[in-house]
Parts: sequence; structure tokens; C-alpha cells
Amino acid sequence: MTASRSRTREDVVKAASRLFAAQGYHGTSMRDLAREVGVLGSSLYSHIESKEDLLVEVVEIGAALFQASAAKAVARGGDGAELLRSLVRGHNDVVLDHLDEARTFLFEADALDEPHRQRVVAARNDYETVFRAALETGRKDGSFRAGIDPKLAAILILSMLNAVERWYRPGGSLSRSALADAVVEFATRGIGSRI
Amino acid sequence: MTASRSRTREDVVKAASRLFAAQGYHGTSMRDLAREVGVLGSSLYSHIESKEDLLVEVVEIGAALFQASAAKAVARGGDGAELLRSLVRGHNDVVLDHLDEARTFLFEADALDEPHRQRVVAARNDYETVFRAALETGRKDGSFRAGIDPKLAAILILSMLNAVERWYRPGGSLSRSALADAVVEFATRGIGSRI
DNA sequence: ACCTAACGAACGATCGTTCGTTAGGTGGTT
DNA sequence: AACCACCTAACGAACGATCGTTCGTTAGGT
Repeated sequence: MTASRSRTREDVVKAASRLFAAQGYHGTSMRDLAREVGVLGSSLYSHIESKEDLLVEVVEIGAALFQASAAKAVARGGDGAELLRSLVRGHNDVVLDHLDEARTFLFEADALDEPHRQRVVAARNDYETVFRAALETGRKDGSFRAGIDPKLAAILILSMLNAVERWYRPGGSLSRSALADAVVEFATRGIGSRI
Repeated sequence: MTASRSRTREDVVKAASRLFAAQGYHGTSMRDLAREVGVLGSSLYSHIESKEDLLVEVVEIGAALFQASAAKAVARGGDGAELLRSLVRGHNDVVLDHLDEARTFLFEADALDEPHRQRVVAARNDYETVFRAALETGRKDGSFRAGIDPKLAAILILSMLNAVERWYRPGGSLSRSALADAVVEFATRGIGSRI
């Protein structure tokens, strides 16, 4: 049935996510990928069109995950502070639950051809805009200081979040929930000026 | 005269920095590199041992730049807050003045063989330790809140700094100095709780 | 009997690298 | 000044390996 075929295709895409995330797109050969799936290189082409097609698919999965996370946070509502907290938790969940797709989306888009790369840039801009809007909301409703620059703050917060996968190891002393809380607290209070 | 006109090893290393930073190690061929230098592929081997040797060299240059920056900040002295400011300014200067080497050091170390990769990991740990020590100092001298986690804060601050090259464009509305100030202010005050 | 995933050989292109050769410049000796 | 020995950077062909991909064939499930 079509179900078994599409499941196999999903296996290939999932394996590609893993290898692209671990070794990079250019560092992964189709024979590497085939070995990961448990098949010979040529057999992959029963399921996919081309290597670049695979990258497009993985990157789009990553983009959709972040987009869905942002949409869910917005739908949940709340003031600026609550919105920011939702966004941070959602982002962390995406990174930790879908590490390979997130990594590929965040760091391998340069390997795409120009039109596809532009779509990734646009998706990231849209996502960043949601963060910026949350910060603007919070600035107005009193959640945050009046002096903040929402655009810059959004970039800095996302910089911290996107780097989480580089150092966070699940099962350590810091739980996933505590991680999100720590990022939010750092973003809102910083390290300084004990009152 | 021969020194300035003849292509030296440094020219090759510099070109490699540019391409490794722009396209990644695996995305750069020796013929790509040769074209960048203005020579045929085989001619590169008058100057270097191997492609991986080149990566090692570029990465070590990057490591040395960050290490020197940290040493300079420490030598300058001051309390925790002043030390952190020095470290942030120094880091930004390294990234903006030596973008290619910094990028390669930060993001291409995975392509190294295991022993060399370990040395990069160690260098990054040492560098992070300087940041952590500055935060611990500041926690004791009253520059920062008592409740902060220096290890986590160091990671988060470095996450922001390492991402600067992904979005900052010199010549824009944000000067280099203002950028460093903004990062320091974000790190110390955050966005929240107007008191 | 049909469908299809997987095989395995093979394609041309490109990979990193080697090697014998060449051109051009330098220094030393006459 | 003229010679020669020497050095070095670059060339260009070629190496074996591997790249992404194609294709005719085969095995197994429905």
C-alpha cells in the first residue's frame, strides 16, 4: 500500500535529517545515507528525487516545526511576558524534540540553491517577527522596560535559543523546563543590578 | 620584492579562511581554493601539506585570536562588570576584524579529525572559563546579582556573541561600539522589570 | 500476474593528491 | 658583465577514490 511506501520514504528523510545534522549536507554522501537506512546507494532513488530534494524536505520540516510552535504560542495569548515565555518554551521543545530537523533548518540552509535558501531566510524572518512583536507588546503592557529595542532583543534571545543544541544535554542536572525558565529569567532580569 | 609578489603560504591560508567560512570545509574544493588564490590546484601543494592541514591552521589562528583577546581583557583588570565588558568588546572585535578565522574556528571544527577537534573543544572550554570566572568575580564584588549561575550565564552570553556574525552588518545603524554596549546592557539588565 | 523496493554494475564528473617538468629569479664565481 | 648552479612556484597531466545518479534486472509480497 501507499502507507508502506510513504513510511519508507519517511525513513530516508529521517535518516537524512540525522546525517545532515551530524555531518552537514556536504559532509554526507548518498552512500553514507544509504548505509544509515540499511540499503545500497542506488536504492534511495526509489524514494527520493535527488540529494538536494532531501535537504529541501528536511529544511521545510524544520521550518514548519518552528512556525507551528510560534503559532501555538500566539494562540495561547497572554501579555508580553507570558507570550515570551510561551515562545521560549516552544522553541526549546522544538530543538530538543526534533534536534536533527532543527539543526538542519538553522545551519544547513546555505547549501540550498538560491530560491530555496531565500524561502528559509523568509521563514526565519517571519519567526523572528513573532518574537519581536511579543517584545513590543510587553513593552507596551508593562511587562518589560520601556527602553528596550525589540528588534535587537529578539535577535539576542534567539541567538541564545539557537545555541542551546550546542551545549544542552538532556538527562543532566538541568531539566528541560528549568532550561526554558533560566533563559527567560536571564532575558528578563539579566545578571546584574541587585535591587 | 619577492616577498610581496610571490604567493606565500599566508595567502593560501587567508584564502582558505575565506572559503571555509563562506562555504564550509566540505563545501570547498582544492580547485575552488586554487581559483581564489589565482593558481592551479596542484600548485597549492608547493605551500601546504594537505587540505586538512589547512583547516587545522585556520582553526588554530581563530583559537589564538580568542585566547589573546581573553588574556588582554584579564590583564586590563577591573571588577566583574568591567571585566565582562572587556571580554565582550574583545570578542566582538575578534569576530568583526577576523570574521573568516572566527567563523571557521567556531563552526567548522567538526570537520577536523578527533585529536584536533578535541584541542578546539579544549580551547573553547578555556575561553568559556574566563567568562565564567569574570561572572563569579562579579557575583562576589557586587557587580551582579547573587543568584546568578555563572556557568549558565557564561554560556548564554557566549551564545549571543557567537551569533553576532550571523546578523550584524558593519556600516549599518548600529556601530561596533554600540553593539558591544547593547550586548552588555542586555546581559546585565535584561529586558524586564523596570524598577 | 502484477507491483515495487532493492540490487549491482556502470556512467561521467569531480574529489584530493602526486609527479615530472618548466619558467624565472637569485647568488656566486669568473 | 657574463656565466652557471641552484631554488622555488607554478604548470598540466594523471592517479585512484569517491561523488550523485541511471538503469536493467531481480526477489518478494499482494
